[in-house]
Amino acid sequence: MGIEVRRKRELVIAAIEEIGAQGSLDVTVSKIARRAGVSSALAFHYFGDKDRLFLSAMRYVLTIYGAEVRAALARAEGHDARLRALIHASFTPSNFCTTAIAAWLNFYVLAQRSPEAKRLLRVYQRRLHSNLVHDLKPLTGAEATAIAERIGGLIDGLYLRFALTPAGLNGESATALVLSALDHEIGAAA
Amino acid sequence: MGIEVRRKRELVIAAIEEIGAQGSLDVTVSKIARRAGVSSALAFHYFGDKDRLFLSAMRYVLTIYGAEVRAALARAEGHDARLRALIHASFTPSNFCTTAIAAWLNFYVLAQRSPEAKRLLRVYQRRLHSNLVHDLKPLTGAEATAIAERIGGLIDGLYLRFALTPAGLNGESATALVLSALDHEIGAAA
DNA sequence: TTACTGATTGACCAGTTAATCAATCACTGA
DNA sequence: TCAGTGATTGATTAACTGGTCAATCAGTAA
Repeated sequence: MGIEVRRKRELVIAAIEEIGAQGSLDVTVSKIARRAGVSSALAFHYFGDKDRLFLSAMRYVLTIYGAEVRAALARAEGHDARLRALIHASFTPSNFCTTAIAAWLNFYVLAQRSPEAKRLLRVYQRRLHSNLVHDLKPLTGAEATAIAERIGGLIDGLYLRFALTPAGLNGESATALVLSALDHEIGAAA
Repeated sequence: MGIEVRRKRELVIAAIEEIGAQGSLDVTVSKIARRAGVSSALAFHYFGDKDRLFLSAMRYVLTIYGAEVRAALARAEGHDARLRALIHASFTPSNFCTTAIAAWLNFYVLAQRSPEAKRLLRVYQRRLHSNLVHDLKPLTGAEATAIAERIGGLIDGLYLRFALTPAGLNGESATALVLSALDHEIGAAA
């Protein structure tokens, strides 16, 4: 009987949508539950309290992103192709859309008061960094770490900018932008 | 009698500090007022409602930043020096500190529901962009716009990362990081 | 049938908070 | 002195919200 996991997933998705729609963590459990088609009491029954619902929503988003990245990397052959695949996967529609990004932004706010949220975001950052370094090192040697820092920072910055201007910035242009930066960095290191 | 402007400034600063301390916009007017040493009613007397107090706080932060940038640019001679000064000014302690950055992050959240907040942040982004392009163009020609996009994005990204890990990233290292990226971009365009 | 378990909810509560308002207080100009 | 004005506040309210709980419902194993 997978009713529990189904309800949980529905609530988590509703939470993400509600945060995205409202653009804020200042959403009520009742609104989330109503969006999921259940009562607020059920949300408490499954998650205990509001914060744990939020954290589950974060894990969900990060899991989606992680799966996307892993799949893209598995498909790519060679360091250069893997780097491009990694960057491309970071701006896939399922992640790089208004709802997900508005939620993403608010997870950074959540991380200001929730150590677990902070930990989760750090895991994301570290994984991105190590992925970049792994394929950068054979191409650029000692510079790899510094370059990864800059490329990773740029990716995060584009996420932030998308939160402000969804129009005028789509997945393709963002990908192209980061790829240019990568080319210049690799060129300079060669 | 500049009591009004003084009280307003005190309240605005208290708001920034409170947002920074709490790491969220979910702060009460009473707490802000108490931090400023007045009653909450006075905050409503001067600002009308909570959002207008927030917007004034935003304008204050952006004004400080703008003044810092203008002063740095006035001191610099030559395009290269001006670019370095601009980047350096972006990571000055008065802007690049936990309180200011936590507030900054939350202004992005505010922008999700307040058109005026969105407008203010866009003004900041456009000004940064045009400042970069202005001194990039003589050095890199047609590439200037694209490079400015990447450098601007990187700066924003470092702000976001600082919001997550204040330790392990200070003004100097952030400045150095962006300057390296700038060097590589200019080198590639030459 | 019967007993049991998990899913689900409506009603409720206690606490919080934005905003209001009538009432002082301090000062100034006439 | 006196009237007028803006600064300031304590008290209050109306609305909202996280969380609890007792009760019901649906399914299932014995």
